[in-house]
Amino acid sequence: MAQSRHSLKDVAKRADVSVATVSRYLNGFLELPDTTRSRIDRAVADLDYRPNPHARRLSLGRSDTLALIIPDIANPFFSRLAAAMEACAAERGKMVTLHATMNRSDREIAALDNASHNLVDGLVFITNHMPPAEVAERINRFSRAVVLDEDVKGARAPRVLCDNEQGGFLAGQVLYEAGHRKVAYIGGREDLFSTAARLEGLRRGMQGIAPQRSYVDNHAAASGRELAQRFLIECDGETALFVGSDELTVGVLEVFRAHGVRVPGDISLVSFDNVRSLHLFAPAITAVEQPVDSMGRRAIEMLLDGDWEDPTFLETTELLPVRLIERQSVGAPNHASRRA
Amino acid sequence: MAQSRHSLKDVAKRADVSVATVSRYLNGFLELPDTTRSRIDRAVADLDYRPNPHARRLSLGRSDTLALIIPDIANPFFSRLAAAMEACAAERGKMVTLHATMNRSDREIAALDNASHNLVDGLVFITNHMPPAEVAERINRFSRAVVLDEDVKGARAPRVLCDNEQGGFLAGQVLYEAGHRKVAYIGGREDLFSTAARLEGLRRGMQGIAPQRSYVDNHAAASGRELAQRFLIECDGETALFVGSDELTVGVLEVFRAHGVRVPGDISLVSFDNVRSLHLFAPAITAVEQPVDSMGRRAIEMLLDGDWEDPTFLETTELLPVRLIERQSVGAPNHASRRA
DNA sequence: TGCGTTTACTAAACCGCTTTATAGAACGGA
DNA sequence: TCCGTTCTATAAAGCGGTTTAGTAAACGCA
Repeated sequence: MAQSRHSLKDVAKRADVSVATVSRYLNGFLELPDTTRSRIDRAVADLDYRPNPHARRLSLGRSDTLALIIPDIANPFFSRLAAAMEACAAERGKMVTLHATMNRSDREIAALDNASHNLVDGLVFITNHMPPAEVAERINRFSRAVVLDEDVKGARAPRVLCDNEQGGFLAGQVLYEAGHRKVAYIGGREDLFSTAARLEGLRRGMQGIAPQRSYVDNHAAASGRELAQRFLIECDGETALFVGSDELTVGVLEVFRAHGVRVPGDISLVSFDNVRSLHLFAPAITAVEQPVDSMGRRAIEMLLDGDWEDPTFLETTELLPVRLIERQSVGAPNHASRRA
Repeated sequence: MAQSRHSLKDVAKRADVSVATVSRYLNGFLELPDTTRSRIDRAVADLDYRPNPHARRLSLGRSDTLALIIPDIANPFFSRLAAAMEACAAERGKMVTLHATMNRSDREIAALDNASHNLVDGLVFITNHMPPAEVAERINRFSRAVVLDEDVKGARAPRVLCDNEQGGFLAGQVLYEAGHRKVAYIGGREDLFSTAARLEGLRRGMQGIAPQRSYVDNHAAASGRELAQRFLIECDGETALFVGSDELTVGVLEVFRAHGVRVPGDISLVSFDNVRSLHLFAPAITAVEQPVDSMGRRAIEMLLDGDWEDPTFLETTELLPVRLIERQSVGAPNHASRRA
């Protein structure tokens, strides 16, 4: 950058003290008599001095930076998480770097290597698939890492998750009470912790009735479209659908609309996330709402304020509450439900 | 991080050469005979050596990092821009840091200072308000900065914008052709270049008829709600609304729905951006689509591949084409249109 | 006056890399 | 055989901070 930057040496010369004195004073490790102090203060002000962060980082071995590893920044759920994390980090004087992985293990590994390599002060890792052991192993190399939104097998890091079981339960309950007895689930892969929890909750909410299930590799509208097509073909009397994310719901609704499937007339639907403007959809979509902002904030707070000395801290799982937002996409079951 | 990191010195010792040799060889500034080269290669591999980026940056005076200064990461328009920029930057081996400003000048200044202070290799600056001269002055201190989405008065930096005039024109045209003669505009502040361009286009599309106008400080659903309330009170025969962003449209639709105003029955509406799932709204919303992904990519490409030696490059404005997505929110005017 | 203790401050090493200036060895030609 | 060129490297000075170990001067006190 074009601005003329002054170094510690310049300040020291101007204040007529040594660089060590200035450095220690500015960092609060040195008490100084008023005269000296004001000389330094003046010099700093006159020269508009700011320590060079690269030098500082080299010397201190840290970066004042947090790395956010995220499947897809364009996805509103993750972008809201990112926004919350950035805001929280900025309040504490930390910068954040962003790394999109599209849920691909190679990208996850590259991003993790990049982050550790850059000596970040902390890592927030989010994934939507079940990554291979190399990923967990790399996460474990960080002295401060938190896993957000989805547990990662083998990662020894505190977790911030939403209460997926409760989310599934609320969805199951509202469907069961509306009279549904056969429901289908579309969501993250079977091997994910969140999926297991949601399905378990759903079963509980449905008074023990287990759903038919299909799985996706990533939460994208395209996956929703694909599975909705399959659902319409393979549908065997299911009267309702529990969809694992708003993104998938978008895809599902597109296909339903194209095929004239009415919601909730033909099929009832409950979404998960409530980050899209579901209240303006036709029909307005009932959804389990994730506490996105607090999830993001908590992840950063744990990173910065957690007791990382305490080995049990790494075992922490923080489960944030979800709630059901009832709208118009759940109705009475239509047992004469059409096939495509 | 906990891993044992090896330094250049370790590699040099192991390969039995000097650090200078290793450094120059690894950076491609030194041809070496096979034997020496393979010794170094082995040492690098054995020690899993990777140069310490902090040291590298201190020495080189650069950061391999681009700063993205953005009003609001949670806003889908910006998050999609951010996603496109991150992807493009990652392809070229650059990291990105994220700074949300919420369109506040103080935050913009803080973020700019932070970025220049961190010696970023490049800056992408996005704002939605008319920032004070200090902001432009700070942008101009960067040797590489591009201004995205909205021009900034006084900034000497290449611009990547969508064709706002054409967007306004397309909106005006579709409304005029549907029979509308009195329309209102809700969007960014009057003093913004984009606003002027859109209004000019709108007027042209409406065959010279100028709209009634109201302005917002930021593109958020809350602003949309506020202005929609005002519109319903002050409405003086307007039969259609041109709304400057999907975020505002969300707020407008919420208020319309609450007041029983039908779209397009009572009021027709054209939105701008097309980044929300407007096709699933009730009704599906006609909108001018911004080429979000290419805008993001172009900004990064210009930053990294632009001819920054050439002073005229700083005057460049790249105008990316928009297109109209016709849906169901524009209908014939209802001249008996209700007041709230 | 002399000695121990603060007070006030500094020299110099270090973080890990880049890069300039330079040097020794080998080689080729006269 | 001697001299200029390559070729193959290297020593050392940065980059701009932090930090350890240490010193000179002033002070308190017997």
